[in-house]
Amino acid sequence: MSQSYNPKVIEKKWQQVWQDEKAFAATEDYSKPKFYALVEFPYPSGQGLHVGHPRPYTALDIVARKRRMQGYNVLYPMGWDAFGLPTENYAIKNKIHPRIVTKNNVARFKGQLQALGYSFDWDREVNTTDPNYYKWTQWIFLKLFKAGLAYKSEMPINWCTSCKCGLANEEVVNGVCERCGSEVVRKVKSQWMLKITAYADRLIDDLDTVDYIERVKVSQKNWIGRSNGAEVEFSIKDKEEKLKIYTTRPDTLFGVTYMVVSPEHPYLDKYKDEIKNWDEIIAYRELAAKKSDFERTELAKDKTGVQIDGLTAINPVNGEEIPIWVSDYVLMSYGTGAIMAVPAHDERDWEFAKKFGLPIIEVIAGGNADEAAFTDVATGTLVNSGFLTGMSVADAKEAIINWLVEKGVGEAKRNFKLRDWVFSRQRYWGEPIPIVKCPKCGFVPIDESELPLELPEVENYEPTDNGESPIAKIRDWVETTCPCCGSPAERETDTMPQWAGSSWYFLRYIDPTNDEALASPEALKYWLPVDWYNGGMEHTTLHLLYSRFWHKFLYDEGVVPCPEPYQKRTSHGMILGENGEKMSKSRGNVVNPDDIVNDYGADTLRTYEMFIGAFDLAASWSEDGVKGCRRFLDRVWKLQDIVNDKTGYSKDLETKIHQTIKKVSSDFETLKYNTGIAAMMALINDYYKAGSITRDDFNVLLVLLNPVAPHITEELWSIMNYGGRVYQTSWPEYDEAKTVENTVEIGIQVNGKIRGSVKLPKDVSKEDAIKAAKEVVADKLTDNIIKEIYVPGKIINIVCK
RNA sequence: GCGGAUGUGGCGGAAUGGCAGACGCAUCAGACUCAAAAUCUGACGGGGGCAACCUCGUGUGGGUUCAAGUCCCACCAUCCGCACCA
Repeated sequence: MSQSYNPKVIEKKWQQVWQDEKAFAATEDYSKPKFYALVEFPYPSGQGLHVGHPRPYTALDIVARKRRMQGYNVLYPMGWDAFGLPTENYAIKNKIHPRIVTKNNVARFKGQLQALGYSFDWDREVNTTDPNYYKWTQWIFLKLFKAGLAYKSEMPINWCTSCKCGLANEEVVNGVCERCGSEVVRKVKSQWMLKITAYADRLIDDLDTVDYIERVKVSQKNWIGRSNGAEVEFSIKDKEEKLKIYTTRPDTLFGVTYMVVSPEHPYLDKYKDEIKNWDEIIAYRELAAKKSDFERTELAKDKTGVQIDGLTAINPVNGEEIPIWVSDYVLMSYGTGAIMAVPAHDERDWEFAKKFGLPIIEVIAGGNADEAAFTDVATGTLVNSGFLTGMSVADAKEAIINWLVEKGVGEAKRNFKLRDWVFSRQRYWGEPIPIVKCPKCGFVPIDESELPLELPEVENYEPTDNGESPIAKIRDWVETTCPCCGSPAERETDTMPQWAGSSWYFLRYIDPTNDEALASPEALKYWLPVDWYNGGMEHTTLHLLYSRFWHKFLYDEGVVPCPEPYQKRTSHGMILGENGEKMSKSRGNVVNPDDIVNDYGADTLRTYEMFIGAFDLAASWSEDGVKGCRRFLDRVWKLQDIVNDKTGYSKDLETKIHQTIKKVSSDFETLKYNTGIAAMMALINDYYKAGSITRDDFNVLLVLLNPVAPHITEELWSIMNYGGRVYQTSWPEYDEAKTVENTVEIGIQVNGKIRGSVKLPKDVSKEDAIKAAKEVVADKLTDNIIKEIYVPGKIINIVCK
């Protein structure tokens, strides 16, 4: 009898062996086919690993281990996204330097990950807070600056009242801070911005060249929000200046009955003296400014506004005079901050017109303007529209744009919802922005040879109420000389957002200790693009978009060899608590992976997280489910007792084994880990039924199971004296011909209902099959047989009246 | 409102248009045990029948097909994004 399965002992043992043998190091052998598997590196928080982390890590570990056995040179690295606010806040509260906090957290995370037996190449570990790493983050920033893609701008930003820090648009969720949930207000500040909008078109168009799951592509497209329309200039009565608007429906120009400018529109101040109801306008503007963005959208249904008394616009297509209103349903930040209103064919304009009694002119037939705006662009025909009358919407769009261009009052224009990336943070624990502010020369980049520009030592990291970074108080760091003219100057004191370091980390894994470049061109050429990148859906419009932007920029600069960083992107579902709710301390449903490893073993945790359900859907934790997976591994362990000394597959098990190899091989590549494991469970059930199995029956199971449960399989391999290690062996092949049973049981239907079944040789002829079937269901048939259907190996259907 | 996803036993979940419920959990019965746990064996969608068997059944209502959980149309519910983007 075998000894009992003791994961505590064998897991530590094999983790040590793999480390000593450098089992999973990616090599510099560029002649081999490569496979770069990537998972999002964690933020090493003080809470330690969450049971959500192992789900994606195990999934790609399975793929990585399988690919190694298939002869690939595999790069599967891990590192730390360690800059960021929680660490800094913890440091402030406990008076410990963030560097120390980070170091401790990383040590804990690393220990936890190693206890799970991942095949990460730990020699390539990176840490975004390491000066040798952020040297290159700063280097990329300098490149962006020199290319004109980093600029400083005085603009209203999202200010988190609790973090005392500016946020990117992507970090504001429902008007509150994504991280801490506190209110976000608008604050005008001078901020570093990155011109991601310059890449908007390419960020959409190149999605066609990569293999991302559809919902990621859709989210990115929606976030970038490209729309095609036209800019049109309306003249203002008795004024030189024109009022420019953006519209996606230039075809409805004859239906314009009024115009609207946003409360922040510069024309208001400009024509201050001529606006007769200026007091009213100012009052409205102040009211609008007081509303947070959140309120402005929450109260969306209820339109407000004031007509400007003293300014009148003229419709360029028919010369009609139309009133101009101010309303906060028009945003200064999109298009031109002014619109033409066509209430008959736009819901918002329709509501506004109804509320203020403005005229509604139908220019597209098909709707009822008394009841609702008619917005269907596919079916309508133009009416009341001069030379456009009778055209389809599509034709009218083209015709009117041509007309606008001809008359010089408009042109085709595409717009994006995407805004430039607010890149400044007024906090300590981030990469310093390597720029010097010179009174004479303006913003001057520091010389590349000065990199890394290291963070100064600070006594007190408290954020300041005036919105300045804590670094600003370190005068001997701030005060410097201008790299350009040598005059006294000051360093930029804002730091970069957490998204900076994570925008390019996958490049550094390729060549993590290079001092000359962020990575060598040869290595980049070999390893890029990442073959398979898995990460959370919550990063779709943040990290994933930002890193694609940086990568495209580096491609334009000739630093990287391909325009897209990730060939394939998949996403895992969340792991929820036993009660189906998100795990959180306050709900008291948090599961600690350490406890599971302790009580059941790492292999059980890995197996369970893969077996829990469809990989891309959310799944609820179940301690009973964990037990079931441990039971499975116990049964695998005890198989050693029924192994005989024969070789080759057992005759009765051969078909099943070939079927299982086929199923597991494909399921591991297609995120169907749960059914792959189920197939192995079914296989060992058959092994036990057989009572005795050969050395090869057992051997093949160990190889198939190894990527999921590497420790137990390695131990059994060693016990059985198969020679070498499982990780060094080859992935098993299957013979397609042997995946089919010689005799198959075929269901028999009469008029589409199952009435029986019959066992037949797999290559039986249709005639023989039907004949055999008729005997089985003879009493259910009539003489009038209309149709006989035989699907080989599947079903027989006899249709009769 | 727009976009995306999901809906199958008591539960997690399987099913290239071809015998719905694989695999696992829970439950029940039996074996082992003084006993319990562990382990092993068996049963396990609903209704009817002693039984062979019959019948209903994949959110709802229609449709296509010899055959629909799967395809088409129209709904309902839940979850997740986005949300006055002109």
